[in-house]
Parts: sequence; C-alpha cells; structure tokens
Amino acid sequence: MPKKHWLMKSEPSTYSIADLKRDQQTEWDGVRNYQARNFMRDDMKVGDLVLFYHSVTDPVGVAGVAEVVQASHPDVTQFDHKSKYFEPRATQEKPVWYLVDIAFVEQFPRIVPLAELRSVPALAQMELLRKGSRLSVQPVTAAEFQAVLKLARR
DNA sequence: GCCAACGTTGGC
DNA sequence: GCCAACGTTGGC
Repeated sequence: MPKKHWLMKSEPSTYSIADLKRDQQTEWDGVRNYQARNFMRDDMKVGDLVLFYHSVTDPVGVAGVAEVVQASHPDVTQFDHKSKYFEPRATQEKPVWYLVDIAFVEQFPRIVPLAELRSVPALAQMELLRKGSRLSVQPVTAAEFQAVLKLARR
C-alpha cells in the first residue's frame, strides 16, 4: 500500500507544531466534522505523511510534517461529560467520532504562507485553496506534498 | 472585529 | 424532505 498524504489544520493557540515537537506524539482529538472523521476513520494508515497547517494565526500556512503512527480508534473525549467535545449520541459500543495518532517529523525552517501556496501553479488544485474550503483533515496528492516541501526549503 | 461560506439542527 | 435559522470556521 503506497503512502498517502494529508493536510491537517490546527489553530496554534490550541495546538501548534512546536507543541507536537515537544510531545513527539499526539491523538488528533476534537474533530467533529463527518467528512474529516471519515478520512481519519477509513483512509489514514500508519506511515501516511501529514502537512501540519496553522490556521487562525499570522501568518496562516504550513508549519511542518507529521506522520500517522496509529490508525483509527475512538476519540475518548466524546465520552467525557466535562469535555467540550462530549457527544451525547455516542456509546462505548457505538462511538461516533474517531481519530488517528500522529508523531512529529519536522518543523519547517519557515512557515509556508497560504498566500504563497496560492501563487504556485502546481498547487492550483489543492483542496485547501478551494474557495470556501474549511475541511480540517483533507487529502493532498504526492505531487502537492512534494511541492510544499520544496517551498519550505527555499 | 468582520463577514462569507459552510455544516447542522429542528420545525413543518 | 425542505429550508430557515443558527453556530462555526477561518481568512483578512
């Protein structure tokens, strides 16, 4: 099975690439969007690579790379009454929300800003750049992934 | 802080 | 099943 590539968004005030570097590994909890969940639950496999994107900050952009180290399992915050991610419909037998675990791979020497991504023809089809796109977990092609790495090292 | 775009909820 | 109202996301 060839490696797949993904992009995951996080607000750095909540969890940044520096936080992941410190922790080395984390559960990607709190995703409450079905499309994003389905990618994590059904498609993300150990070894897949992830572009770590910082949203709602200045500048917004890709901050580094992570790797999937644990495939889909239930997000335990859905069972926690005190969590803001509590899900009343979920039971232990029938969880609603799933997540993957990711590990730190690399923090880029610089953020690759969204505006710069928009200027690169090779990235024109990226989901991230689509008008109105706000999926927090999304697939990227191998070519797009490589193109972003190249920008990061420029 | 604003607001466009989107997803979800709930009345009918 | 439709769709208006509402809440959230996220760039600027």
